[in-house]
Amino acid sequence: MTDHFQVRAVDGSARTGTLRTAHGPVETPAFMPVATLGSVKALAPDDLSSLGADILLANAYHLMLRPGVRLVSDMGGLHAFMGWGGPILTDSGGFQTFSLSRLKRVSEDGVLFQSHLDGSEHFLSPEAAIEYQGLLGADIAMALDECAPHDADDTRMRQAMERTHRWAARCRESHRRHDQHLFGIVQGGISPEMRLESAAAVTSLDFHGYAVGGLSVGEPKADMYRIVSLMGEALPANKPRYLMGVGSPEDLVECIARGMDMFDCSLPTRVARNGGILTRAGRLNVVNASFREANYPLDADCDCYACRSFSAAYIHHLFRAKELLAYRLASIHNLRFLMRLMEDARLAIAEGSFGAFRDSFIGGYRATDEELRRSQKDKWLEARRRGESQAD
RNA sequence: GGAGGGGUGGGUGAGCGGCUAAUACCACCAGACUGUAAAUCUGGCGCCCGGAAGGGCUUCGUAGGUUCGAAUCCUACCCCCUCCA
Repeated sequence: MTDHFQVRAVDGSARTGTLRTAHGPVETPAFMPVATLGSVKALAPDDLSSLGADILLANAYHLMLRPGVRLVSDMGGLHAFMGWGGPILTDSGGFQTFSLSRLKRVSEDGVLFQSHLDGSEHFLSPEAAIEYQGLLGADIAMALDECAPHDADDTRMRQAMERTHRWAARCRESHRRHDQHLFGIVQGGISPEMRLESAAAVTSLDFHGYAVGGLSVGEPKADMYRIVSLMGEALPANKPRYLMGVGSPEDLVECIARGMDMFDCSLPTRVARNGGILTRAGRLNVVNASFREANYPLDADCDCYACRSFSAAYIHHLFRAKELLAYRLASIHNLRFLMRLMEDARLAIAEGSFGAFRDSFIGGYRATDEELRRSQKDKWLEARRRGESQAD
């Protein structure tokens, strides 16, 4: 169970390698576009192949509610159903114990959900999560975890973490498919002690890979980076390390630097559907009036279909008119941007120049004009507040 | 010619004596979004000063009037629509 992941080069804590799956290899560091309901919103599988996506992420919880995992299985599995021949990782539904917390009740046995679609009740146990992901035919299945809010007190955080460990063991125990990898998930909030304890507990179960969950859920960025660094050291070097739910371009670079290999995030596609455009210089909003007459591509450095074929003014117009093509073009661009970021990172690691790559990227990825203006305003206000408090 | 209805902020359209610088929607100007209940959500949107709180000024076809107070009541005028001739 150790030959599926090959690390080709290491540069500092950053690594590059290949993860083999039943539906093909995944070059790491890898970003996985999110296809929660079996579709990357606004995109077709052809779009995803064209922009260089290796692997997609789908969600067993959501697919369980609609259309049902049994149906997907009867239709030939998720790959056939959604027309995607490459690797698929499915999330177990653990995150939904956090994001849909109003609709759930957690017990030792599993999670009782009330469907957000029709109010019906559904039970997700560790065994069921594995069974469902097996029926879906995922190349990589995730253990069922409990993701606690970042500001939960130590008692609650520990409770969720320990339950995650017991569930991990049950997932591992019930996992049968030999053509499917199974990843365990580390929890423990922003406490280094709990994180190390969790990493030890989960790695003892010998999964095909290890995920860091429960981060990027509202905690301060410095705390997240500290925990990621710790995990980059604590998790086994010969297994892929997957940081769940990250992220933004700068987080991706920073977390690759800290030893993470795989990422997923809804941010690039969600932001795209609202006009947010990722570039090396920072994030732009094409919907803004300043793009009304922009007779040039969204991102001059980009080789994606949207940037090669259309002016920013046209895409601006599509957004204003709420034309569906807007969502597709912006999603293509943002995902291509991240795919290229991953390609560049892999190359830099292989060449041993990742440090320089990281400095250059972070240095260049500045806030947008508006954010810069706003932060200057905040500084001004802060200075003024200090002046007033001195005057008192 | 007769009868009736109506003119409100960029648009549609509420309000019909003080709580109204004026509901709502759209448009417009920005912001947010990190294992997707999101093609969503939030703020702003007469003018001037202010970071804000707040203050000042000018608004509901036009001109007068009644009233402590009017987009809201009265009078005249201008314009629009419907029906009957």
